Amino acid sequence: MNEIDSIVNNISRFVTLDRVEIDVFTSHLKNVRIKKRQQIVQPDFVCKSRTYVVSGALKAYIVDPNDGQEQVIGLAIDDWWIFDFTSYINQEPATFFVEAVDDSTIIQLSFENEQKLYDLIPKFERFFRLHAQRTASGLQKRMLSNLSKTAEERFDELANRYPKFLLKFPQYVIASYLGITTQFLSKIRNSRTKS
Amino acid sequence: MNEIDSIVNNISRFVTLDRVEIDVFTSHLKNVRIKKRQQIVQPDFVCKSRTYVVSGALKAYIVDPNDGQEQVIGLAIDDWWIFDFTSYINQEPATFFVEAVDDSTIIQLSFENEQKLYDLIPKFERFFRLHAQRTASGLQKRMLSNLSKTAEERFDELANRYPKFLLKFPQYVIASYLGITTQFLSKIRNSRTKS
DNA sequence: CGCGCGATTGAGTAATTTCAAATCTAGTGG
DNA sequence: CCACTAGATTTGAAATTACTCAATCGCGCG
Repeated sequence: MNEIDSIVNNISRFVTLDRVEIDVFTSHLKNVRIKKRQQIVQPDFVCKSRTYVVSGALKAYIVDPNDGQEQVIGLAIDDWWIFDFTSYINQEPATFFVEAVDDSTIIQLSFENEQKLYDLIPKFERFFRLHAQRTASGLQKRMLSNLSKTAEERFDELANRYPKFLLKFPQYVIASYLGITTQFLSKIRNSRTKS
Repeated sequence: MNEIDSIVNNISRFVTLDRVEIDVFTSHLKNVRIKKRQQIVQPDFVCKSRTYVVSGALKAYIVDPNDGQEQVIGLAIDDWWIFDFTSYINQEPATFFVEAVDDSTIIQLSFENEQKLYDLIPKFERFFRLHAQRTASGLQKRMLSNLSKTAEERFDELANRYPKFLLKFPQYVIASYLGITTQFLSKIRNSRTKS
């Protein structure tokens, strides 16, 4: 499966596109290859595109201005979207970094092209509504998990729900995503390999 | 300002509606008054409507099946929307309660009417896309706050950003929303009235 | 006026962090 | 292809943050 098929399949799970629409859509996209550690969004710069991950792995995080601590806020692997939501929708300076954790192939849709797409094929308005709704739903679940569960329960949840994350991201990234320290995650894991 | 003006203003901040469109829109809404402690969404029942709050105060929360603990996940006062996002968008059984904390006036848009509205006035697809995007953006910020800040910092943030919440909701609801116990919030607050 | 819910207080405890050091691992240059 | 090194993980002890439990207090509503 090539890059374009990948994103078209993603979209087609929510709206039906004919051949012409697919062509119009894909002509608005930019195919990009990025290398490990490359950053596609940085604080103080406007996040200009939505990014769809074809293959590879990316993380979104902030760096605390006080203590320099890195806080991971989002992860993305194959078939996920990732960008600084707030920066993108308001076209205002970002607060996140979005960075490749591995060499990755991504597809980007710029803010301008997104607007053009709405005029040409209003159906995309629906797709991105559904996409945003699913994002909000997922964030609400994650929020709930963080508020009401222990670190160990959250880790189990992640391991069951997104086992690929554990393969693609180093432990310290997973730990930060869960809101705990890498040392503590290590202790959680090792307190169980014994039993 | 009457109930309808209130919600029309809310929508008009994002899309422009003419008189006819406003009439079509409002004919799809249901105006409801609910009393304190009344529940409009319950676990195991499908969340059938989006709820817009004209006046009053509502909270969304889950009850942990193990320990019976109540975890507040969302709050809404004047001009906010509140519903079980996951249940509503998938039209599947809810996991939340949504309950009035005070006598409230709300406006509800049912899932069926929402779909009809999209056919009649496609512009609403845009409105709800923007709405979902803003919800996702807000949740991402809250997520970040919960992951990287102390209870005290989160409380200050809430007090600055949404001072009305402190007036409308009892302390124990605010505490749960912040992810802390009511006792601990009390200690935070009182450790400062002294200085 | 009293009952019940919500807020406060304190003591003891559990979860998680911080700091520091040791160990392991994977990538790079020679 | 090996040795080196920077990055990543593990381990332990001490410190912090926030929780639980239990008792008390305050106050608004019936």
